[in-house]
Order: sequence, then structure tokens, then C-alpha cells
Amino acid sequence: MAVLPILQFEEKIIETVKQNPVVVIIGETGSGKSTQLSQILHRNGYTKSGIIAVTQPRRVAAVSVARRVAHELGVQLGEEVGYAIRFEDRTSEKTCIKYLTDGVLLRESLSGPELNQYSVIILDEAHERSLNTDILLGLMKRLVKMRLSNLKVLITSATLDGEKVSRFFSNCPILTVPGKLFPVEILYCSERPTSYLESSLKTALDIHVREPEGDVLIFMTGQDDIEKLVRKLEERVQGLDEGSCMDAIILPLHGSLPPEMQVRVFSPAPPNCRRFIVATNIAETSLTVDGVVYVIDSGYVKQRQYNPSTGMYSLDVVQISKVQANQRAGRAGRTCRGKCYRLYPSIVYHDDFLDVTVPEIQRSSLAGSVLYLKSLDLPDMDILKFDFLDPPSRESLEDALKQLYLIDSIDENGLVTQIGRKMAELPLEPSLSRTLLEANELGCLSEALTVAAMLSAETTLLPGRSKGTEKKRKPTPLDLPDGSGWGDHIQLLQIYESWHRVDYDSRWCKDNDLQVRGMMFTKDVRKQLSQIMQKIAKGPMEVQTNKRWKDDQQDYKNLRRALCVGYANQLAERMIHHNGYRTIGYKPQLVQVHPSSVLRTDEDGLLPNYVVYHELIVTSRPFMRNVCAIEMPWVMPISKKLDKLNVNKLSGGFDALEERTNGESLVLAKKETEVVKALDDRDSRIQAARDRFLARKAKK
DNA sequence: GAGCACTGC
Repeated sequence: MAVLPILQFEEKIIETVKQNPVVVIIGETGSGKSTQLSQILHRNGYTKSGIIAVTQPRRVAAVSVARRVAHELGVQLGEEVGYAIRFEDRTSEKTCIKYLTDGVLLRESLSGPELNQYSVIILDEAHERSLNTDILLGLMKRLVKMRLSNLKVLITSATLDGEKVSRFFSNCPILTVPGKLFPVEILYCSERPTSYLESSLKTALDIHVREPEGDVLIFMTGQDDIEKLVRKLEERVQGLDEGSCMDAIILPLHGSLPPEMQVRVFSPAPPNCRRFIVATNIAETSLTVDGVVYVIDSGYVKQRQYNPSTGMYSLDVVQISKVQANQRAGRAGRTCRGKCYRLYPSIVYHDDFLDVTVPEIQRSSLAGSVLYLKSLDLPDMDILKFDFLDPPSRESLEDALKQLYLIDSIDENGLVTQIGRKMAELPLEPSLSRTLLEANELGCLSEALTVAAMLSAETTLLPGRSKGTEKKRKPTPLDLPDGSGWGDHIQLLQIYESWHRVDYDSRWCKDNDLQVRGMMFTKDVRKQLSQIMQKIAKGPMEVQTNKRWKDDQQDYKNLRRALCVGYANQLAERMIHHNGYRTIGYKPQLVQVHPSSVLRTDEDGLLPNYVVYHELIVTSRPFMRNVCAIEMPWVMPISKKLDKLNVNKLSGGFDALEERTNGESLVLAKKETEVVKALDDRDSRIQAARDRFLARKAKK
């Protein structure tokens, strides 16, 4: 095996780590950083006083890299070298190098924030800026100060991001380790194409006719465009004169493709044949396709974003960042010199593209993360002042605090409650963990466990859609008892219970258009949740799945009531005369039940007066996805709580209202009085909206 | 009456 570039830097790395608590490593693709950094530190004595932890954003990466390192060191996986991912801990007393997902390290941090078992923590692939990595970066900044004498932190990042990470850690040193990529020639378009689909098609055909052999990887935004391009490419390739060029195989590659279709990209092209792989950004980092020499980059990606002022998600096509563009180009240089065709002018790359992708922390609902941070009980912890590499907006943090307050996980002073502490233990979004705790009180924990597990796996349950022929779920696919009309949560529960009654038969899944893997995942999640519930809630509880339908629970009243408590921030009230809804909260939104819902109308064709929803998603219109009917009396206490809410106190104290951009603070209001006034203005608007709401209700 | 990129505890 050729010597990895990083090994020439061993001395330099050890010297730098010795003298600094934090070091940033810029490790380009193929540098060997993921497998070698831990071994270098191990060789130089850093495992004598503790374990070396290496975090990865993805499970497969944690497992495969651990396997490689164990092999290189000639040890059994799980002994000196091990890994820990959800549902699977392959470490032992002997383990001194441990690969783990960043989510697992956060969980460990919850039971012991000092992470004393570790002498070194390496945050690998930090430039991907996953939500978990960003929280870990903030925690590491505190931790290195606390454990100055016995903890080293290494952060690997991309060229464009290294300086910023270094500044965040008091200008810590940056080491650059070259990679082993072959040079990639970048070719730009002179202008933006009107249709990037047509433009990709033309470029692909040009390559096929003119360029020597080598596979082509095309980055598109989503399944629809991928399917269109695959069809068009097939047509056009067949239309080429026979013998004028080599054969072609055209393969789609995206996340909702069944696994057996995904692995087709791993079998190499037969002789005298070129492969075209039309992919989403799954091929950017998650899957590496060998044999690629040409990359076509549309310059776009589909991104999910959360709007904290409306509580809605949307899925938008946005421009990629420079880091992403370079990552895509790099996919052409893994086996030999390559070419990357960018379907945009170079001026767009230089002037329009952001240097780095907007981190997930600025695009997500933060309720879960804020609850997590609050329950760590860090000293002087005002969440609005927590030191993030890229702070989320104040609005986003306040949105999270309000959500947490409404579901009783923090009190009116922003302190974590007993309930909140238990919720933080559960690997679920706060609405679902609150539902579980309430269900335990109401004697329907078993059902709630199933609902929460099904919702965790929901997107993996259904097979890939095939051009509009497939509905979400068949309206009455199975022999379900009455009651599923109460809502999607209830139907999910009944589906799982049906599967349970046939002893988790995989054929049953196939017969009912459910992905076996998704259902198995649900089963794992449910088991894990039951175990955690048994640990945190005292007293006996019933977690077994029901063997038969409970006749006395046809209306699922307790379960729906538990959902209402858990989803206190996700309630909606139907309009008087039609089936549109208005969300109940500070800024009411007009929304509709998603057409895929199984929620049933009454004899007048009207939907229930009150519902909970799992999420709001804006596509063609704002929709509530996964909806369940609730009763008006259950809503009243929540409305009262909404009235009492004072967001100023929830963060845990503040001195100034700040807005930060690129790490620099811009003080908007210096004195507390000014801040209070600014917030009061908004509060009075909220109050007015509440008054109108209550008046309307009284009229009914 | 619509359609969803990718991860993870």
C-alpha cells in the first residue's frame, strides 16, 4: 500500500498537539486523516491516560473506519479498536481507540459532561457542520478550558473553513495535510443555462462522444429530475450511430431508491462501456462511486429549512457553497486526472456562492438541542449566549424556548423541570418525548412508544414512489380495526400492531407495501425507547405491544390526550365553515391537512374541530403532515399557558440584545430596559392576537 | 388532492 501523505507529518502533528490544547487539521480527501490521526496519537502515548475518541457524522463511516484501523493494527475489532453507534456498542475494557457518531458522543456527554474517559477527542469531518458537530464544537470550547491539563481536541476541516474554526478556538494552530487526489480540470459555462436539465443532457452526450473512457457523475437536485434525465439520456444514447462510441449504462442514485438499486453503482462498468450516474448530493459525501472521471455539477442542491417565525419547514432548491462545489469536483479525481463541468460561470462561483454551506444549526428547529444543552447544567448557562461557531438567530432560540415552555420541559424562568430532564434522556424530538411521559401517566405508554417509533422511521417505511401510481399508504391496506380515522398517528400504531400480530413477518411488510428495513428500524427504536422509559420513570409500566385490539379503547382517548400534551406547540383549530385550519400560537398560520392524511370527516363532511400535527411543511401550500384529532377541553389549559408566557425570562437571563454575524457582535440595544421595551412591543402584539382568538372562541 | 435532499440519538 502506498504511504499516506499524513504519515510524513507525524512529528509535526505530535509537536503541535503537545503544545496546544486544540489543533485544526485541514486534511484533504485521501490524506488518510480518518484512519491515521488516531494511530499517530496512539503510537505517541496518548492512549496511556485515556481513550482516543474519533467522531464521524455517519454510522457507516464510524464502522468502516474502525474496521480499517483494527485491521491495520492487527487487532480484533471491538478490543483495542472499537466503535459505538446507536443500537450497537462494539467496545470493551481494552478499547483505546473508539470511533463513534457525534450523536453518540453527545449522549455520553449527557451522563458525564467532562468526558473524563477520553484523553483525546477528534471531531472528524467538522466542515460538514452537522447540527451535532456544531453543538460539540461549542461544548469542546468549554471543555478544553476545564480540562486544560489532560484533554486534547483535534478538529478536521476543509480549506475554506479552517481559519474560522481556528479563530473560534483562540487562534489555535492549523496544520494542512495534502490529499492524494489527482488534478481535476474545472470547466465553466459562459452563462447560466435556462434549463440545467437540458444543459446536463447536452454536456453528458458531448463527453460520451468526445472524451476517452471513464464514468460520468451528474449532480441533480432530486428524484424527479433524476428520473427525467435518466429517461432522456437513454433515448439519446440509443439514437447515436452504432459503433460511433462505446456503450452506456445509465443509473439513478438517490436516497429513496431501495438499497439493492443503490448498490448497483458499486459494480464497475463492463469493458468498452461508460456509466452515467445521475445522483443527488448523496454522492457528494455519503456514497463514493469508483471509476468516475467526469463530473457534471448543476450548482444546486435541495435543502430543508426551518422558519422559526412561522414554525414551518420548506424544501428549497438552493445554490451550493464553494465547499460543496469543490467536494463535487473532487469526485472526478479519485482514480486518475479528471474533469469537472460546472454548469455556471466562474464569476457565479466566485461572487455568488457562499464559502461554506449554511450550517444545519441555522436551518433547523432547535427545541431538542436547547433542551439538551440546558439539561447539561453547565455553569452560567444562558442559552442565548452559548458560544456557537455560527450562532443561530435569536428568533430561532426563542422559538425553541417557547416550545419547551409549552410542553413543561422548562419553567417560566427557563430552568429545566423534572419532566424536561427525563425528556432529554430520550432520543426523540421534544414533542414525542413529552408525549411518552404523559402517556405513561395516562396508562397508554405501550401505544405511545409505538407511535413515537413509527414516526422516527416514517420516511423509511414506504418504498420509492413510482410516477404517481403509488399512494402514500393504501386507504385500507390492511385489516385495521375502526379508529384509524382519528388520525395518522393512530393508523401508524395499528400498522405496527398488525405486524406484531403476525410475529414481525417480513413477507407481511412486502404484501402491504412497507419497507422491511424501515419496520425493523421501528422495532429497534421502540425497544430502545422502552428501555429508557423503564430506567427514567419509576414504578411499574406496561411496554409490551398489544396482542389484540383493545375493544374498550376504540376512541384512543388517552393516547390522543397524551399527544395533545406533547404537541402543545403544534395544535390547530378548524375554520367554522370549511376544512381549513388555523394554528394555535403566537403567530397563527393558515394551513391545510395534507391530502395523504387518513383523518376522517364527519357526516357533514367536516374534519375535527381540533387537531395536533407532527409538522408543518410548505410545498405548493402550507400543509400539516401527520395529523390526529383531539378534543377542545384538552386545548384550554394550553391556551391559558400561552397567555402567561414571557419569553424574556426563558433563556436564563440576559444583558443585551445582540445579533452576531461571522462571529462579530452587533449590539442592538445596550441597556436591559431598552431590550425589555423592544420585546414588550412585540409581546403586546402577541397579546392582541390572543385576545382576538379568545373572543372568537367565546362567540362560538 | 399532493409529491420528499441527506443525516443522526
